[in-house]
Amino acid sequence: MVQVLNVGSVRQSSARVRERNEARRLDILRAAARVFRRRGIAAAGMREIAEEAGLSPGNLYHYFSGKDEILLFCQENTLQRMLAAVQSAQGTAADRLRSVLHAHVHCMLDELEGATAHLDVESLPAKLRAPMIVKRDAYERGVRAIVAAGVKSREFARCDAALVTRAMLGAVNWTARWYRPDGALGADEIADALSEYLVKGLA
Amino acid sequence: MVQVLNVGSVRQSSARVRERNEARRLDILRAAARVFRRRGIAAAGMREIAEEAGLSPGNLYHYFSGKDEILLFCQENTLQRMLAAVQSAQGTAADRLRSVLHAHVHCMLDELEGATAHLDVESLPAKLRAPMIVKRDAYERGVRAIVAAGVKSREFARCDAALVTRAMLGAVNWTARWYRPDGALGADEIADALSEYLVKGLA
Amino acid sequence: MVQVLNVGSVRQSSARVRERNEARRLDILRAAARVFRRRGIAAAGMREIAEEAGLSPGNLYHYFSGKDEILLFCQENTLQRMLAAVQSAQGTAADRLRSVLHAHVHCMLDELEGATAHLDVESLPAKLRAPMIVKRDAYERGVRAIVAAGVKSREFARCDAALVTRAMLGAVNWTARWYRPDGALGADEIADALSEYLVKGLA
Amino acid sequence: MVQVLNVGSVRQSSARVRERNEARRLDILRAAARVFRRRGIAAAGMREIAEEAGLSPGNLYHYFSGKDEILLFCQENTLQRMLAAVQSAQGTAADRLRSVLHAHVHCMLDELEGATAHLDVESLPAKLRAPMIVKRDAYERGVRAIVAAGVKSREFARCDAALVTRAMLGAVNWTARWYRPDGALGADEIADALSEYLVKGLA
DNA sequence: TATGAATGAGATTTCATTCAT
DNA sequence: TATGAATGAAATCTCATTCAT
Repeated sequence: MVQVLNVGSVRQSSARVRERNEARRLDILRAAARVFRRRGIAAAGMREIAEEAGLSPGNLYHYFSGKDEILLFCQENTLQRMLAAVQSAQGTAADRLRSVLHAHVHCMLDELEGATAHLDVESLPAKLRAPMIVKRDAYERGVRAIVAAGVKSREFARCDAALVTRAMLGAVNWTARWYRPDGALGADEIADALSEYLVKGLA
Repeated sequence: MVQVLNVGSVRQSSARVRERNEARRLDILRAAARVFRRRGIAAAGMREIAEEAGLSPGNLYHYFSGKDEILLFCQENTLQRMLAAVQSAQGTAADRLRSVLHAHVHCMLDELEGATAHLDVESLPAKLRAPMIVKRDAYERGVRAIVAAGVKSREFARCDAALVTRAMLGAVNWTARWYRPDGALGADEIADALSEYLVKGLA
Repeated sequence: MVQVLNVGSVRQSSARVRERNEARRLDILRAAARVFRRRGIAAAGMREIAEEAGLSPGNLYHYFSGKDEILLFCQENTLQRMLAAVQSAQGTAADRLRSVLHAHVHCMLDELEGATAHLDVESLPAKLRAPMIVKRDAYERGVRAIVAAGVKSREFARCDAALVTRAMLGAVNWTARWYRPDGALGADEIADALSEYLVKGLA
Repeated sequence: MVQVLNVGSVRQSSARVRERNEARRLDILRAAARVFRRRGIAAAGMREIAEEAGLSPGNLYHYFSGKDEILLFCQENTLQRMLAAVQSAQGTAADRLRSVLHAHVHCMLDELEGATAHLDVESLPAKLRAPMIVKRDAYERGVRAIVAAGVKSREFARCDAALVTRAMLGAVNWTARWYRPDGALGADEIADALSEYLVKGLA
């Protein structure tokens, strides 16, 4: 009976707790992204991530089972958004492509601060890698499909869709390496100019 | 055998020794590049490099003063070749650009087997980093100059030369991530198709 | 419910509370014993004990001051019962010995599920260890006294009572290592057969 | 050619090296056994093992891939000897049994200094555990076969061979817990008295 | 030259325990 | 009572580098 009476408050409290917990996980995620960006994946230490997130190294393990899980979370998060961009793109092939590349650049540079970590599937342990590769390939296939559709409809010139897709992705991914938040160009301008240039090469 | 034959001449022997030494350094360099590619820079261990090069860990230190020097050697080597390609390019801006990008792709994929390590200036210790950044920037400026020249001469459409340059470099650098020596496309085909596409976007 | 009913009487309530507290302590004890058995003493974590007992890690510390106290409680509990068995044994030396060994096996295999933890005095911190060693030795002396009495009365053959006692204790303690609750033999059968065999060797 | 000429000396040197290496491994083994005995398996730290063996913690990993491998080596070593004792035992069932138990006690108390670690298969990680269980069971079956043979030939009284075997093994294994090198009884006396007593219970 | 041994610093991770709520 | 968060110490293990031979 006592237990029954308490269930309500326990549940409620744990709902709030879960909420805060999830928020903390996202904080850590962002902190990790910053460190990944500064140091590269392998050189990013848990110590440094913890410090960046403002908690003790040991306490990280309250939120993530380890470095791998943090990395996985980063990558899933990012790819999820990119996949969404592919699915929601509309208009001509050129329109869709520009929109996808635009979103991609924003993904790289905005919240996650341009950590290539988010695409570095090779850094995951074998067990977590496979499902991420599936997602990554799905994304790449999605972009490629737009290119191929444009070629088929004569909107684009004939080309090797797979290779061109990779060239475009390379160009947008590389932004993470040279973008500086305090630089001359903002993320949006970069996204505009890049998607313009990359799509133009298909004409 | 070698030692026996050379016993009489210290000078000759030491010349051969130096020669062999230099050859060994290049072997190690290539071995290191393979490991960098497999594991990423930070995760590449001296032990693994040594094994890949066929010598003992301790012995590595007879040829290089440490990991940093290996990395520096890799990067200098690569950038040197890329700079040479910029300087020796001839013809219209489009020609020169295609030729530079072509060479760049070969640099990435041929001997050094596409280790992005060779561009990862951030991984160098502060002391060695500065001069490399100078060289890297010199290369980037060289490519940008070609783009700018093409724009000025109306050969290319008006564009942000710096940004487009970075897009192109991103596209070619990224090849290292997806190229597979046993894949459908060889380095040369990739180089052709990529430089074609990337230059076309400037028209 | 309980709380509601008791609101009026602080004394009654606190009596119940104490009662419930003690019951909880025993629950935790049993949970700890299961974990000790699964993992061994040193490898048993407070987290796991807490989970097994159905409460949060922090909450364990309301019932016990720490791991050591849990361990101490386990051992005292067990030895207390074994000592009681020695004191209440009656009949010939053989009868008494069988009865003690029988009880010992039940102690090992019944409620505490055969955790050798309960005999592992070495795992206690120095401060708690001494008094436990005294008790443990008292128990051993008690068993040895029965053996010695049997020898003296010619009921048993001449032998090194101390060594034989240890052999017997070893045999019964070891049951904890191989006993499986779902195995062919129940605790009672094991207790019968073992005490039979071990006493026979004294004839 | 050079390499060919050197092969001989390289091989020779590495033979000596391997020899020394193996000797070191055995030293470490014994050191580990002492620590296991002092602290129990789980509480035995690599630090302490290293210190006991007289080398730095990191250097342990030159000889063993980790704690698990040390433990495995200990157990294999011990069981190998025990199995040998079973196979070389001769005479009546009673003779063979005494000889096996005698050897077992020596195994426990002599060189390995009575670390029960050597029988604690549960402490191995799952992957290494299975093959050890096979060996351990082979040993137990070997002892049981002797008991069963004695029963069949009427040399021993009818009994549950499996259970009696375990009782005997418990008695001898337990010696590791109470034996003190500076105690009144030496390993040999203990071995004599124990095997005598344990076999007598089968008459 | 070349090797295996050795080391010390530091990485990730675990865990008993404490604390604020 | 009860909880999740937090911590500091320690554990295992890795690794670049040095050293004796």
